Amino acid sequence: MRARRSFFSADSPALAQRLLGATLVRVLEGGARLAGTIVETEAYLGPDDTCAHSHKGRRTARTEPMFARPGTAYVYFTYGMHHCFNVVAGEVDQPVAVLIRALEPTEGLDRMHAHRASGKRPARPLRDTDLCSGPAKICQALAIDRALTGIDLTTDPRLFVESPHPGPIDPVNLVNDARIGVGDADDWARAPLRWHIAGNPNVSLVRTPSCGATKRPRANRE
DNA sequence: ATGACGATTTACT
DNA sequence: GTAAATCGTCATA
Repeated sequence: MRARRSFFSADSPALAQRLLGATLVRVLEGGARLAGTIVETEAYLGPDDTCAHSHKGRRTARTEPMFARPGTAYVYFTYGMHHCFNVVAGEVDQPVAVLIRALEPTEGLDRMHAHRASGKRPARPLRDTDLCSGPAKICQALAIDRALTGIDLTTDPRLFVESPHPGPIDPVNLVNDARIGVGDADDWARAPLRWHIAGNPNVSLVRTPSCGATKRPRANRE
């Protein structure tokens, strides 16, 4: 069932956990449906959060969607070549969001392979678990770019969320650790605001308990 | 107008 | 492990 406003109306850590096990659906022009189960998320907390685009309340053309209603899409372009997709949480004028970091692909895998391979030299075929194992990979596989930033995920036919089915993931099956790619400069950067489904092979990175180093998931290598 | 820098991915030593 | 790719965004002037 398509998630409605109330599903998104929560603080970002709560929504980050609630989104795990839900399905992200992208409908292309022409009607092709691409989808995957959300298996990894990160919460960004607004003006106080030094790692958030909305740090210090920064409100610009790029971050404007973060200030909109919960259930709004926030898509940004970075490193000159990648897009990342967020789901806006909280309430209007509260710039908090959840970064979708990894999916387990479930529908339209052929199309995802084509999107991920386009514009590259003939490399060996990607494994399904590498299709959406990172925030920019998701956007490439599902053809999500800035044209979709600011849209309402509760009504837009092109992109939406289906509630976790059969139900929310049991918290005991979630791993909670520090966000990726934000450095470790302060307590915000080290805060445990990332969640993923334990043992899922589609997750972007895993941290080894002993040294805290990040590595590709075991099932992703070889 | 200019310059520094990414909520990343990939390939290569 | 390290480095390159590549350009929109934002702060500074």
